[in-house]
Amino acid sequence: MAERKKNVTIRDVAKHAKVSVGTVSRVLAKNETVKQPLLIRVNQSIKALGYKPNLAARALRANKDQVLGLVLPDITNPFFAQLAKEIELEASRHGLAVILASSFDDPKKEARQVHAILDRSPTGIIVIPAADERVFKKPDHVPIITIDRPIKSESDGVFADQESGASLAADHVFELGHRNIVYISGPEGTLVSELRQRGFKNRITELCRDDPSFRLEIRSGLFDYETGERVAREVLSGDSKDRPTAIVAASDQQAIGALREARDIGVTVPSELSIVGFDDISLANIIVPRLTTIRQPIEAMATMAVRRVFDLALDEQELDVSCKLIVRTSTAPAPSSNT
Amino acid sequence: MAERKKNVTIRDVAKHAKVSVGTVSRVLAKNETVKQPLLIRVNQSIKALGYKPNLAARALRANKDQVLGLVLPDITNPFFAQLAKEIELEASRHGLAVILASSFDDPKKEARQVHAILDRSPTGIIVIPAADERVFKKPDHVPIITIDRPIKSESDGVFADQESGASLAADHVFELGHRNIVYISGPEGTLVSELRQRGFKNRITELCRDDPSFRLEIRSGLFDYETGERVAREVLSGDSKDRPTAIVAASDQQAIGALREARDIGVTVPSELSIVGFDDISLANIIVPRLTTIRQPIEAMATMAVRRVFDLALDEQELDVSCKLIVRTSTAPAPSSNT
DNA sequence: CTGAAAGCGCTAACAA
DNA sequence: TTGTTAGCGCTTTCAG
Repeated sequence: MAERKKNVTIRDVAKHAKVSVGTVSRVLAKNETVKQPLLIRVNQSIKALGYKPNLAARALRANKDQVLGLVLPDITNPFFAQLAKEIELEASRHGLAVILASSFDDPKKEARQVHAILDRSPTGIIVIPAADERVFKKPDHVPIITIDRPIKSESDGVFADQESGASLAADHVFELGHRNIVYISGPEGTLVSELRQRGFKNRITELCRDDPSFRLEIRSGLFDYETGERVAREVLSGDSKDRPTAIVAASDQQAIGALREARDIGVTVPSELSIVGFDDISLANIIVPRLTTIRQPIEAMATMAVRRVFDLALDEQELDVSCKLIVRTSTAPAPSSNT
Repeated sequence: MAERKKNVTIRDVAKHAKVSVGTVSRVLAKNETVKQPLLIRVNQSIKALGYKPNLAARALRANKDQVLGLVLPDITNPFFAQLAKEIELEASRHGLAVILASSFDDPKKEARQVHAILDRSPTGIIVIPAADERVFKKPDHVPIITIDRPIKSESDGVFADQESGASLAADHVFELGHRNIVYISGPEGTLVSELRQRGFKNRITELCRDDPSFRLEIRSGLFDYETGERVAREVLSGDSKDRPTAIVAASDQQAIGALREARDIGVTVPSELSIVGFDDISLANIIVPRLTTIRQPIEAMATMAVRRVFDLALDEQELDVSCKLIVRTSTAPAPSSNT
């Protein structure tokens, strides 16, 4: 006697409930046209048999799988991990499973990953782009939503207003009295870097227009720790008189790198040097001193991106995608100057 | 004229190549029994038409999807993120897409996620368990591999030899001359905690058997930063004479918390206090001072777990899943004692 | 309102 | 060696 555990199908349910498969299917689809008595019988049979719909069959039939693709540069980047977490949460609210794929900041790989997921006829794909240009052709029937990093010549996509976010950092250091400031920018030529840099630079320049002592130096590099360290080393090594009293970074990682280097050099944060980051990764609130930073509205972005897959853009006004200044202990009033 | 872009199917290819669908299918399956000329014709047609196999149809037919489930507590945990990254890498080498699902350390949610993925007839599921007990019933035809955290009464599963890993920490602090040591353990009653604690305790006790000045205190809590802070505060607050000269933690997070607290209290690491972590999350190499820690063989574990899905356990001997001591700058010789 | 039946695209068993 | 065909489980016309 083979103990073969046959999968219970819609037919088994139909037989058990003494109805046709069509009726069962309609019950499953919550089709209102099924009369009470049958509906009840069917639901009982479903429970009795422990019926589970076969997702592959559905996907085949519908030519669409209840799956959301998520392509990002690197899941070990804490900011992306947080985005991924929120996206998964929102996706599961909509009954979507999430397929994770990494591009490792390589546009070619990104394109491959997108196409590989496309082969699974997903409900949609969310992409954190590796580059400023779109590297995959837009498919007909699958929405591809870009998130976090703006794409050139693309009006849709979900991202925070990073330009005005960065201007918040300018307000903050200005109010604290800093006039000798170094800004660490991200990779030149990328839109994100440009946006953040512009937001900061324009505002601080505006604010300090009438202050002759105002100095702003801009250095750039990657968004990583090393860049923060490097720049801090360069700008802090000189005569302490000329040293900047604030470093504003385009990423938390850079800021943390700068923090670390400052400590190594013996420059005390925040009394001698204020440091501001960008993103508010969870690490920002763990290091000592805790990092003042610009928080991106990760959850709102995630929610919006997933909803956009369903064209649920309607209620987007409700979602606040503006950045917020989070003041912690890495910033303080500028040391009294001896001008 | 409807511009309907019909999906190109195996039938279209067959027609184009003037063969039967069976032949095309055989070519796709790399079945050797197809003769050269046909094989070439078919491949040309495939290219010419831009044919892509329909994965849903395959999944339905085979009752198995080329998908790997990955259920873990929280992707924002850097250690899990690194595991996830390596798992995805290895999975894609085997042609598997990865479905990511989070349990948030809730066994109930974990069970739900596992079952939800099971509904998709995956090739396998890899689980980083939230608890010591298995919370889902083992399905017949889908391998479920647990990884990282040992499960009670389960012999399979992939994890590093954490007990001997922890003993490495004992060797290290012993050699540095520390005799007054605090060990920060993980949650009591969990296997991981127990393993690591036992590994450390047994070895250090053994090494110091003949040393009357030897003192070991064990405190426990969660694996998080706060616990590290708390314990450090408790054990460092007393008379500096009695203070431990080394803190060994069951996780990097604890170690980092302790590091931070030590700094706040004014205890210098490593000259006055050595600190050792466990895991080697990337943060360990970023903080100041860089953390001496026990590195888990993340890549090897990931590779092994994925291979086990295919029963490729054969060549596992090749994979080194032992932990390694990574000496950085959070440990130093014990301050000369005044015995 | 419900049942019967076609067919989504693919693979594999069976025929030729 | 290649072709023909049944059917995986489901949804959705189309009849009744």
